[in-house]
Amino acid sequence: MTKKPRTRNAGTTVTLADVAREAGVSEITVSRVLRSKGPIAEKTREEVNAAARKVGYVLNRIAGSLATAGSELVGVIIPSLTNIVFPDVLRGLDAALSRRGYRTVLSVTGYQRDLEARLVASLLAWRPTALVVTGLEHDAETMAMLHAAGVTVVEVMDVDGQPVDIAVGVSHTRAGRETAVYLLQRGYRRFGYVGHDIGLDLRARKRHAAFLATLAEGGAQLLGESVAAEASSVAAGRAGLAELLRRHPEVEAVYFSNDDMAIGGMFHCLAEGVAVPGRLAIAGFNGLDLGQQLPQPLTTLRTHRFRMGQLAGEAILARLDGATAESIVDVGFELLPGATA
Amino acid sequence: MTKKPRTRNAGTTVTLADVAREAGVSEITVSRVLRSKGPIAEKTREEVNAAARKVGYVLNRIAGSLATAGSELVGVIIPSLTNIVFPDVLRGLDAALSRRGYRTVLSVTGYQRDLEARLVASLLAWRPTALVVTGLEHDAETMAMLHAAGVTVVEVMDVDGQPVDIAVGVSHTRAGRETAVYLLQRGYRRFGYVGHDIGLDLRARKRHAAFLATLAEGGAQLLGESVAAEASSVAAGRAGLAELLRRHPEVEAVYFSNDDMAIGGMFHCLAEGVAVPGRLAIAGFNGLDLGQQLPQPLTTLRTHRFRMGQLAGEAILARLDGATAESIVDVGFELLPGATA
DNA sequence: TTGAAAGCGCTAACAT
DNA sequence: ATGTTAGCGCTTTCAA
Repeated sequence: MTKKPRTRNAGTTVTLADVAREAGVSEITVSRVLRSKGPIAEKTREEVNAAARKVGYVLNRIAGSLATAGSELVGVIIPSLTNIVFPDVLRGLDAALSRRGYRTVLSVTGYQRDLEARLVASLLAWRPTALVVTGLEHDAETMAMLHAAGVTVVEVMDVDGQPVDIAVGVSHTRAGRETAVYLLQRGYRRFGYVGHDIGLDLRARKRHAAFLATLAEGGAQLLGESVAAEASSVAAGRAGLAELLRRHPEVEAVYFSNDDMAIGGMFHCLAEGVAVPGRLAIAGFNGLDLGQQLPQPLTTLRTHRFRMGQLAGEAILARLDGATAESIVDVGFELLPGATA
Repeated sequence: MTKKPRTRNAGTTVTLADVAREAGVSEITVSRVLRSKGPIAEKTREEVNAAARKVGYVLNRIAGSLATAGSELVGVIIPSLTNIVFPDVLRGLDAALSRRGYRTVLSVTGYQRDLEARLVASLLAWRPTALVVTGLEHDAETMAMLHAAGVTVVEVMDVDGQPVDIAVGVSHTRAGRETAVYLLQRGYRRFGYVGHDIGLDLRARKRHAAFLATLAEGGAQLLGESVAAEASSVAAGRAGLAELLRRHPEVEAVYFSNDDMAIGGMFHCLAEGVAVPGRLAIAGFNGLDLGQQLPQPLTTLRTHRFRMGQLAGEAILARLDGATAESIVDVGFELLPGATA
């Protein structure tokens, strides 16, 4: 028995060297074949592929990433998975990135802003190709890391502000304004607002602010608001509208912080026999399919979440290919007139 | 000017060596401090932490993972992000794993079963601590990889079958059966079924099969089915019920493949003035909050998706700690009587 | 409690 | 078209 060299690989892991030995070529040749990189003779390629299959080789992207100083991972930080809009964005992102073999590494903040810096640091430790974060507002520490990261940074959902690198989203200020303009045009004057925790959801806050400003310009009144100290949900919207109408029965149109909330409001009206839009007009934000399937389709603005994710992914890939990406991509929205306002 | 050694680090990356130099200790000491591993003098710890902050050190988990032959990543493969149940599971998983610094790497199949093997291979390349896949049915190639992977494998959503390693989910067979038993007890005898693509969603298929078998045992009839060749959605449920009632107006109770579909059915009834449950009874599956917020809460089974993800994450962590995990974790469900059946 | 040396498995750079 | 060499930045092992 020969004395074994002091080695940590117990011999259980199949490596490039094993494939190389089997195929009778060098490691680097195997590496080239497996990555389709550089000129390879067709015969060699086949032999190497056969050898890899034979010995049961599994790529080791950890080792590869260390050698190339960068991983085919994209870090993603979103505030929530409960609200379907974020899975929608994630879907678009994964669709774009997975085609080139890039994978998303996920983190959820639960809207805790003080968590973001820790998550950014934690994701940067994986030497990702890019980081996708939500919104344009971040604390100073996070900002510093994003600027120093040396990777593509995409801020999704919002374009109202100055991006660190690239922003892909919609203008929530415009959204709030256009909803108000539409409702004013329809003749409503006595408004209410039903919202969710606006200290957490900064984009909802922007819509709210623009909505109110536009009402004021239009000479209309906001009679009252009902704002839940929690995340948006159908239940919160339903309870919120009930409360608002109790306090301000004279309200004739209600703007909800998003479609989930508005759908809750619709359920309240259906359950209590409040005629919509005859007695009360309702408007939301997002254009969820669900709202369009209600007995009366919801009046709302449709946002393109999948497209946002997809464009974010494409911007990341374009960077890799050396293209200079737009720094602000406004995906836009469309008014869905619906039948509730 | 001294001749530079041929080195690939252009000097831009801050490494452990930089921190070590700054702190006046060796690299391994820095490594120990940063990982809180091994005995370290309090003074040393503070000096190292200060040095790390000063030079702006960012952990490199790629290098660390190569050295330790395993990453703090967990690969996750789900069929969809459109159906909220999968984000729910993901949320539970992330909640459990992120507390220990583990991150999830995501892949979505879009219910394309032939994609699964490629995604498993692609995720294994990141040398994850564990792999989380959906369901118990996989093609032969995927099965072979999962068995050979040498990592913890958790199959989520379903427990009706033999897991590769660990299964965390519910029995869809029991779910289908118990729904049928409940509806039979309520006195319904003329049934209909409205479903989505059952060739893709194998768990919906199990519920469907058990539901039909139980009806037969109970001497009831299935008068007709309407099955959309697409993923489940509110729109598909609404259209499906409309079609079913056209063909079989004598149906008195309809089982939907899930809550999304059932909610669509409810919307049809609301829009068309079909009395529920007087004229038609409706039952779903999942117990989404949305269904419980309808003017009449939906009759359904509540599943605990967040909990499933959380238990999957905890099983993975328990393995790391050397515990021997249960191989089948039945998370169970509860009947929500609601008011639609 | 700390350190020196060796290696994890791969790829960039430089041959041939 | 293929190979040799020298790292990538960290942690394990062994030693002090």
